[in-house]
Amino acid sequence: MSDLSAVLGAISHPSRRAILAQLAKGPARVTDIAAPFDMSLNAVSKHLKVLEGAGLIHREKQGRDHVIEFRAKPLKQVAGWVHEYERFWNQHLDRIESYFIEKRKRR
Amino acid sequence: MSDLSAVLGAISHPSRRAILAQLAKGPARVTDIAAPFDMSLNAVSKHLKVLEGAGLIHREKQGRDHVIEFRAKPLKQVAGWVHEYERFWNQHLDRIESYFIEKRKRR
DNA sequence: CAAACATTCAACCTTTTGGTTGAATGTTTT
DNA sequence: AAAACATTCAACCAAAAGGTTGAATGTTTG
Repeated sequence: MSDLSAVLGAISHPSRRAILAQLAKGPARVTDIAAPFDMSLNAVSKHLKVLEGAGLIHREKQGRDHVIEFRAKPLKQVAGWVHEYERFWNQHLDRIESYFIEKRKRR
Repeated sequence: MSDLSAVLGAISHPSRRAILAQLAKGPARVTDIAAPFDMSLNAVSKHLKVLEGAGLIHREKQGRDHVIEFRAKPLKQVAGWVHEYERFWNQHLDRIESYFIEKRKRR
């Protein structure tokens, strides 16, 4: 049920992007995920909850450990949204800026 | 100088995505941008400032009007970031979920 | 020049976010 | 069974986000 706003909100935080980057190398426990950060374990736990809410990670309890794995699917939506605007970042000067270019000509 | 966190933060809000969608059709004044929204003009003005801060719009004063145009370039960075994870959303079951699959086999 | 218009600034309010610490819960190890 | 470990829950806090209203600023129009 990954909502685009939730996904974008989740990846807008650098620590959470860093967490995903780490998880892309393979599943890990919460403590291991937290290790590189200058932040309490609890803070990381909260970030993980945000990522989980966005569907970007999956959690499986294994004894006292929670094993976290990366789930990329929600990023498809992001790619899809951005894709809508891809044409603009080349076509830009031709089409969009024409307004201001015309305006300048008139002065 | 568009910072990825700022860009993602900017597009994480549905109203701001709606504003960009509208601007993709062509430049517009603040009042026109605000018209479709059930929100004060001031609120829209703030959203525009966020988008401007992320480099997603450009503003040109023209008399009493501010003409706003869409700038797509910062979205390149988003596309770039997402691209890093593209391989995962196909390869997913093969590579990432293998951990849990293996785990299940062992039970 | 007065009135209307377009926009922002400033102050305020509420909710959310990102963090902390301390306690609780459950699991493994010795 | 006790100790150590892994994680979350709960309460709290400061700062940021998203909105409001009212006043200020500058531009155009009648």
